[in-house]
Amino acid sequence: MRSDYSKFLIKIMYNPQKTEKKWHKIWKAKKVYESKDFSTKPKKYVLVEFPYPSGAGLHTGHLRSYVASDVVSRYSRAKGFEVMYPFGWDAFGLPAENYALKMGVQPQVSTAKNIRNFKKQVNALGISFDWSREVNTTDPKYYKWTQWLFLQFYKAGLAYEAESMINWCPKDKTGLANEEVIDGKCDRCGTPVEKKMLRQWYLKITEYAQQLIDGLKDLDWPEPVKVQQANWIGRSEGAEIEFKITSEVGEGKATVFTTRPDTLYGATYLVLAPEHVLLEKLKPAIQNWTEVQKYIKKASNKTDLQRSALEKEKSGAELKGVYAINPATKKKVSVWIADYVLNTYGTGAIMAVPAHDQRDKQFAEKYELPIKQVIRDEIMINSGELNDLSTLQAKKKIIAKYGKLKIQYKLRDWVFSRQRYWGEPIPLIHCDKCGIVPVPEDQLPVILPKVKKYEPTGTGESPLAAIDSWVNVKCPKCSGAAKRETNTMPQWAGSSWYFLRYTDPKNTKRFADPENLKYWMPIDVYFGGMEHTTLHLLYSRFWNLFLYDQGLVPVKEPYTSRQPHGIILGPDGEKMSKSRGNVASPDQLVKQYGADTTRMFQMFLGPHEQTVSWNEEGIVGVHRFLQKTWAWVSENAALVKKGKTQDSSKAETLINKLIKKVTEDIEGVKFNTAISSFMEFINEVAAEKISKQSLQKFVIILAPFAPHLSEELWSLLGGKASVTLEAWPEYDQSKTVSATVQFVVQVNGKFRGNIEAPKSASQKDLEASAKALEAVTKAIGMASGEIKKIIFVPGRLINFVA
RNA sequence: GCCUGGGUGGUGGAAUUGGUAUACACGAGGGACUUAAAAUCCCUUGCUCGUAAGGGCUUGCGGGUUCGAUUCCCGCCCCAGGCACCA
Repeated sequence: MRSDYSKFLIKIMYNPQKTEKKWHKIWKAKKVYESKDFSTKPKKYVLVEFPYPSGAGLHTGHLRSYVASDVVSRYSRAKGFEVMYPFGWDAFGLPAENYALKMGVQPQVSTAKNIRNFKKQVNALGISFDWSREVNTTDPKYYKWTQWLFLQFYKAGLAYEAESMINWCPKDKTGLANEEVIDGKCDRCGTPVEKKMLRQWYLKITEYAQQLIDGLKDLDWPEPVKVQQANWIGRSEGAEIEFKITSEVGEGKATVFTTRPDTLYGATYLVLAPEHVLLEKLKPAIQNWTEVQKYIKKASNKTDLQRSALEKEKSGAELKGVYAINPATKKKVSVWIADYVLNTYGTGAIMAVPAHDQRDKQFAEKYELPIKQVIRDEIMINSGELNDLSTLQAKKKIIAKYGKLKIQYKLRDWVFSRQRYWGEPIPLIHCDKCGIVPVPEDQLPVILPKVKKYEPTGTGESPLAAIDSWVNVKCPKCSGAAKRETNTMPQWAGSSWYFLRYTDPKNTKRFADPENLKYWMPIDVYFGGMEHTTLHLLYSRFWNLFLYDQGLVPVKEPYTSRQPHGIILGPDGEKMSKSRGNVASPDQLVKQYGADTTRMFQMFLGPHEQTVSWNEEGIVGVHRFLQKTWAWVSENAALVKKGKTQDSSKAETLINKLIKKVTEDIEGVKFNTAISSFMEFINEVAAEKISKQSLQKFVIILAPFAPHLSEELWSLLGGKASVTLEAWPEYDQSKTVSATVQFVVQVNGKFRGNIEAPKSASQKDLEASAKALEAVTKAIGMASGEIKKIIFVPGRLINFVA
């Protein structure tokens, strides 16, 4: 029998808008979400990526990880942890500056406004952030320490200046890191990236390539994320082999990198990258220099995108008059330049083995170069002393005799300067006499000057270079005339260490007190997007590793576990973007249905880590559930008040089952099924008698998902203060299953009926009654007619094989 | 091309170590209440043959193992994300 909610609902419809505001005030006044340093409780550091406060405000992508991390935070508090769940603003960078330019205001102004709006939206959702630890990367009190940390890199020799070809976005008019180039295009605006020779600051992330790979091993991260990051770092083991270069004019040498030293006997020509430094030296020996020069020029004009265009035909030019000696065969081979060899990887030179490499083969076929097979069925042939060896043995032998072992990484050093206004000034001073001089610590922060005009110049110079009064300073060392570094840091700077600042956000003496760091680090669970795997997640691990080596942080790895959320697609199944016009904002939903419904619907969409399409049609289902919940609890709260009530045995099973399921699902980040279980519970418990204790338990476990409604229900049940402060209920395992179960009866593995019996029933107990089922006798008759075998699974099924 | 995920009703998605496939929710259809609508409540809802009783089929496709396969094995196809002339 079902209880009829309809009359009841009309009387006391739950009004989320009113209730939610009320609780926001109470939470704030009672500081229920503020975390204490050095609490005696075990700590839990729950982190969600802090946002760039965009003008468009909160979107559903944010919602996904904010709500998920909020559930985990609330759950963890109830589980007895001292939970730190902080928030802040990653407000420097290109998007913020471009937005300000578009609005025709100062970035300081638009950023402050956007933050206010964002904060309002986040609070409207009832996310339990600890605002006492709020950080803002554009606050001088914060970026003082970003600059200080940069100087530690500089002093350790890990920040260096170099003039080289870098990725340049012609639209944003700034250099970009390798990680910011996606498909040959600017990560921010999608403009094809060009190459430009520029003086730039670099951070030596390559120094940590191996440690960054090694550190992944013990992390509790999803395997695909680890794999993706490891692939980006791109370790490969191989050998460097030296080739002698000869010509009529003179001799030289070229070193190649190969992962297949075993194929050395098959190396029938050599290829250099068009930018290879050796070319200048070889110039006098090259008989067709004009032709070669033409090719070099052509190659340099190509963008990365053009150069690596899919199935592009190979091209190159022979260096006539120049030869290399294959160290194994001692034979003269021709030397070429070709843009399929990259100057930035390995030594910028390869030995070409066309018989065993697809690219070399294409090239050899085009230019009619010799192709020599040296391996058949994994065994060496045509290879002199290597013949009949396995490829592995051959590799070892070649390395020992002709080369040396070499580990190569795809990772490049991090281009760390930007030619834009809205970023942390790099705290260095250029002095003609003393060279580069760090700004003394007591003069930090180097404040970003307020200026009217901050458009990018496009010349490769930062807009700051035009501010004479700011640029010209005295050298801290010799007091002579000197100039400030005018480039700013990339937007990834502030986010590379913000998680450390949260542990001690107001410290003016240090970036964070060692004791605070020791208490809170590492982060126990980190929520965020998949798109940061090879950006923020890599950069911040690098910073933390470096700081660990400097003795400044207590742990090597900052993020113990990582929970990436799936991408949210628009209702059209396309990736959400402003240009497609399919971006959803939660504001309207909060207004119409309330925060609790919006939060729960978001989680109900599908598994947290999976890509989901944002389709608002289903939201009414969650809304109905919460209304039913309201009606059910308040109806029973009234009964409870009148006198003592007991759980019916079914209700007792249901509540224990629910606590178990919800606990396990939160631990497993499976919110969608947790919510399904709540719905099932409400559907099934409606007609049952329920005790006050069970009602309270129910409200406590609902609170992480629907905190506002739960608070209201909690007071209705006579609870004091906040449901947030209540301990997570335990469940009784023995009461999570009912006494009898439905046994499945099968014939030849096919379902034929059910028998209800005690869970502990034996085969003997069931056999006769199962056999007696009409469907069973019939099915046995249709088969062989006799029972050959009986399979019995305790508590589950009985299967007759006929 | 390489590396990851993933393919289950009209839709989003469930399913313990191999044990009733399609939980939960949306949508749709029918009904109740209402002057009416909204809201709410009840029933039906994988496909298919059949008036019905009842039967057959079904987790991308094709095989295999098993009493029994969405789950394990082999071979394909398709979709999404990442990388991409990385030697």
